[in-house]
Amino acid sequence: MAQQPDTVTRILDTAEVLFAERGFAETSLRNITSKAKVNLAAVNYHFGSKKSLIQAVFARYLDPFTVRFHAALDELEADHAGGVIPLEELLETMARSVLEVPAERNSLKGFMRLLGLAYSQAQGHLRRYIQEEYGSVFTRFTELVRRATPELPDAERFWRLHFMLGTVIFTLSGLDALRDIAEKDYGEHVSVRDLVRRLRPVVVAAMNAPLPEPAPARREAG
Amino acid sequence: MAQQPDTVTRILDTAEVLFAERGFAETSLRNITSKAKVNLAAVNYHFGSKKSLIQAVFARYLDPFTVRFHAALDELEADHAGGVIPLEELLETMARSVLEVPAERNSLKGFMRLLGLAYSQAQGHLRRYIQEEYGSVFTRFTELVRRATPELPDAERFWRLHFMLGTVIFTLSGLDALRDIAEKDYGEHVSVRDLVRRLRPVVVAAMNAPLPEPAPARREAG
DNA sequence: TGTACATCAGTGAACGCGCGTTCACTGATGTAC
DNA sequence: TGTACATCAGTGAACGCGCGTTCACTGATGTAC
Repeated sequence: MAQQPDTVTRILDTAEVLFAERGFAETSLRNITSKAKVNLAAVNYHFGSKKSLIQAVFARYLDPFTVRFHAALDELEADHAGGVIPLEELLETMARSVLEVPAERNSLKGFMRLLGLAYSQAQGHLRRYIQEEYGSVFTRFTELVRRATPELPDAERFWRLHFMLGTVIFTLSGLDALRDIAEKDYGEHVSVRDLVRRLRPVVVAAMNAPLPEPAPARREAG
Repeated sequence: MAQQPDTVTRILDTAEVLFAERGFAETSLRNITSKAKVNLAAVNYHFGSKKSLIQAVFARYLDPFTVRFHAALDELEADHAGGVIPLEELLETMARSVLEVPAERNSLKGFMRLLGLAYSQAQGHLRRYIQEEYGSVFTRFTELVRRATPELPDAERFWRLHFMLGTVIFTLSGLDALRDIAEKDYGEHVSVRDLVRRLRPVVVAAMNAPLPEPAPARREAG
């Protein structure tokens, strides 16, 4: 008969689902342990604290993501033999890496919700943890984007990347509500892959948009 | 001597700041009432519950916003005498209306944080409240956007508007953190008005991006 | 003008509850000699 | 092979705490006659 997964895995699986559904503060350890059919004290036994459990939920996605994304970027750089990698290919590679990891575990939507929560909930410890553990792969990515968009001033590129990050996280983390509306109003069921297809031209156009008009001078004219 | 604002106002002012800083669940009534120098029971006396207080904080922004935005759209429609209003003007008008309301109260950043929270925190009652009370002005706006972008399929327009909503809310609600990074790395101080200036061409380009490639057929070819 | 009553903002203390965490404990398995 | 001890996953019950809400109350102001 199918062996029940061990306590640590059951806690992580359940915490992931509940955090994604309701957020961190709104999910108690009692919610998690009762749904996971695990003793309340087991969370503190295995993870030490609720904070560490939250970080462990993220690590289970971000560790394999980082490995894959680095590997994909290695490959891409090898293909282009030191030359500039076009923006479209960089974005495509990132999208593919993000999609691959949770695909194994059938939980793309949950992963996206978690990413959204990581940004929006006031969990300072989580932002710090993610920055420290996984910051370097994003630094590598943004450097490649810099080479792909030499015409953009650095600050402009910084802001546009964050604009697009907002688009993606906001859309995918609020996916259920938006999907319900879209299905009711336009009669089409939208998968995450459909959304990525729709996002592609929008993100590319946004990154390639004309520069904004210069800021009005503060004091002196000319 | 300067009269102290009344209890209701002090509660709303303080709640607004604390909610924006930490979110709803992370802000207790004791936090609010002690900082506002008001009796703990006064919140339930004046507002009935914490939920109602949260809604009242939003109403204080959204009521005047709705009035202004309707008026601005009236004016815009009169100017174009029944003709189509260009997308740029619609976006400009919305941006102006959003910026005007909190400008009176010097709290644009807080308002933006609150909008971000309204979407991201699991406050179902709040989303329902906003939809019921303020849904009609957004319906009016999206209908005008529809006329301005006749070449976009309805579903595509729906998604792109939400993509851009995500950009704006994500950027402005995480503004403090992003601003710190931008200031450190690029040595420029960014005001909300600077951000709006940077957002303009990006949003326009995103809305006008080419249509995505058609979805791959599920089963039958052709 | 005076008195009785109603209304209302605000108060202080307590209520019951769910929270994250701790602690002494059990029982199974592994290791040393 | 047998015994003593160590390790470790897991448990049940309790801890103290902060939470939103309630309640009986005060004291000021307004209203009726």
